[in-house]
Amino acid sequence: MTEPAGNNDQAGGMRQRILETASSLFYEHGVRAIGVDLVVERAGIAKTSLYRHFRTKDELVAAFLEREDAAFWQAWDDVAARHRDDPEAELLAHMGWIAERVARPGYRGCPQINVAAEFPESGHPARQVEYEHKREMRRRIQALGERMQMADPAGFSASLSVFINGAFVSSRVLDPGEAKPVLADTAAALLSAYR
Amino acid sequence: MTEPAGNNDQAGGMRQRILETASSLFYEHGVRAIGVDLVVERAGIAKTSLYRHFRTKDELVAAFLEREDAAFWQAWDDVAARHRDDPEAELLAHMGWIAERVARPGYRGCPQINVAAEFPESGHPARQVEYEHKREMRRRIQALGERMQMADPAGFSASLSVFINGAFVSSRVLDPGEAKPVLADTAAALLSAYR
DNA sequence: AATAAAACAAACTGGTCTGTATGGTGTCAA
DNA sequence: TTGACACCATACAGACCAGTTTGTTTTATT
Repeated sequence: MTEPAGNNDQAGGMRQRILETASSLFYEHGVRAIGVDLVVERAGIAKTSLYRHFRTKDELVAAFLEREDAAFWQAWDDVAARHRDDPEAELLAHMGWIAERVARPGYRGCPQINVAAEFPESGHPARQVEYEHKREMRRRIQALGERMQMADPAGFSASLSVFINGAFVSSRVLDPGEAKPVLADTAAALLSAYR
Repeated sequence: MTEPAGNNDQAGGMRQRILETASSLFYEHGVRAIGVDLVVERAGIAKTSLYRHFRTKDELVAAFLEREDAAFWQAWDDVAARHRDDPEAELLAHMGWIAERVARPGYRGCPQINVAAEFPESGHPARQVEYEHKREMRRRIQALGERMQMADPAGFSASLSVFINGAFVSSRVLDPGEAKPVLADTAAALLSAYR
């Protein structure tokens, strides 16, 4: 089986290097604040190389969100794997690592929400990624509610996923040690209300 | 008493006209997407006039958030005035108008949160406005919790204001009729949990 | 060794951005 | 009437933007 492109190993590494550099710059400073020239310089590559792997900057932004999406669900799955048989414990564990994450020093909010704020046009390629990411959150929490045999798992999921989105954007107004108890207490309150 | 500036009446109207035009453009398309030239054109004024009333674009952005802040608390106070003697009814009424607002067709999220996403540098003049706005939300909800003689009004306020911020950024992932029951039910759940 | 893909550097296109400078017009007050 | 000031229109400075073009060098496969 001959490879379609000349050098797959290096080519994949190149794409990933560009994406990693762009991702950290985009996340830290915002997408519109970072020009492709800076990405090129910081990645130590030629501009032509960037545009071979990504048709436009908008596609690079969408790839950034896809990367963040994958990393987020990876973290989620890692925690879920430690609570295979107890959906309530799993849910509380999720609140724990999310609280820990939003309280971290360099935390700058949810990349999906930030990009959505920067690009109001719903036709932007990154907006589709953001939409699916948020939908997936609702689906996963609803599945947990179903496994807990709640009467209204959809309502529970809507409420809790809205709250989690709130945690992502409220980190600056929450005092450092506050995130953890607030997330835990609210989850407990919603659990008992929707039980 | 001589007026410090030549023509106060017109000058105030001019500033407000610029600010109104800029506000709707900023809110609809994002701040970084709107150049001062476009604001000038749409306001039907000269660029020199804009820069006489606002030192820089950043100050115009801060004024935009101050305007939105004032309008938001005006709406809040209007509702509060109709429930002077019943803090629980007032709180549920707030959930009502907020739900109605985020479900409106042209709703693009909370301007404070959107600007915060566009300008990560915490030194930006608009970020101070955003910070105070979010703090004020916590203060007001805590005051309601205190009037309800809750044991932990600060915890209640933290939880509910995080949730409200979540509602602001989740409007796109909520189905049209969903916002109202989700906000009402969650508020009820938190009320009974923190009672 | 030959071929092809992919990387490099650097200039360039055509446009946008914030902010300033210039000069002219209308209005109000001393 | 004279001066101060707000306003207008236009042009400009200097930087940055996304994306293309050109031509050379590296790298990998055949």
